[in-house]
Amino acid sequence: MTSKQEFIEKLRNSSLRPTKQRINICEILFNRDKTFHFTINDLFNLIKDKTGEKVSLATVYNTVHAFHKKGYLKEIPINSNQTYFDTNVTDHHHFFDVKEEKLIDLKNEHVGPIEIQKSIPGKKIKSVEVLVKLED
Amino acid sequence: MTSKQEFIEKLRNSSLRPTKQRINICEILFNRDKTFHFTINDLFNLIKDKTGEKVSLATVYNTVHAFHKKGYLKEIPINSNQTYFDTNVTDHHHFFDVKEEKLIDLKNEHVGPIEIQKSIPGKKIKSVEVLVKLED
DNA sequence: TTCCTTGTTTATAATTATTCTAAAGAAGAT
DNA sequence: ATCTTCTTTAGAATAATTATAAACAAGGAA
Repeated sequence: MTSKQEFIEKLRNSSLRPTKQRINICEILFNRDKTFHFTINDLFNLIKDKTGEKVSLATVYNTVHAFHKKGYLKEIPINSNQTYFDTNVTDHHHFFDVKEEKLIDLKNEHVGPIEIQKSIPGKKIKSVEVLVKLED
Repeated sequence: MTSKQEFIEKLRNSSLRPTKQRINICEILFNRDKTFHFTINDLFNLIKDKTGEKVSLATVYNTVHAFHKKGYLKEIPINSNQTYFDTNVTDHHHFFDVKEEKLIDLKNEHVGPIEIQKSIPGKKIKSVEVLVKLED
């Protein structure tokens, strides 16, 4: 169980002021065992449901983007009408269940090392991500 | 050089009526040597520029979606505010230059076989795609 | 504390990509 | 030609995201 105090420090360390709203969002995002995949809208609704306090949509966007920038969240590339984020920021891959519109983690060892045998002059690799689409 | 006649047949084979607009779009998309990565907006502007004829935006959406459905175009999963398509429908991967917002093909042999050593009950794999993000 | 500066939240407006709609037009078959 | 069906189109509708600017809260200094 992660304490509110830890979130406050986490925020301070990133020079983000620990506001009530941000702490609420931390509780929902980071106070859990398993990785969490979500859209802004999922999160927006969860905050209302779980904390009883309402946070404006703009703040949810601001906060998620701030956390993403600080490396606390990972954006997942799927072609969907909504952007997905992941609380697991380590290098890993995903299944995407197209029908259910649900993401499932794929551990690195379930994919094996990927060696990119081509390089683009003047550019370096930032990330390598595998997306496995699933159908019935 | 692919002829207009071939496009007409291609369209007929997919039970899409060969209209002037669709043929124009075919010329732009398929009458080229290298693979072509584009957004709907790119294509919309190209049609105006290259053919001199204007096609409504709705038709571009309709046609691209029809071609995608028929397997003549591939959708590429990137997190961007616009959806990207690719005229190369074979199984292959991509670099994405984040700064330039540009896609570059990655041949399968430059990535090597990817074996997904995990399965999800009741689901089968539809596609496996690697996205390599590039930075300066 | 109290004051001040700066960062944050908020409702709402603005923007942008995409889809929908309904009417006019073109293709294909008879 | 005529009829049916498919297609195009402009514009409206929708939905995700970003911008705006005023009210508010946090942190520091006096």
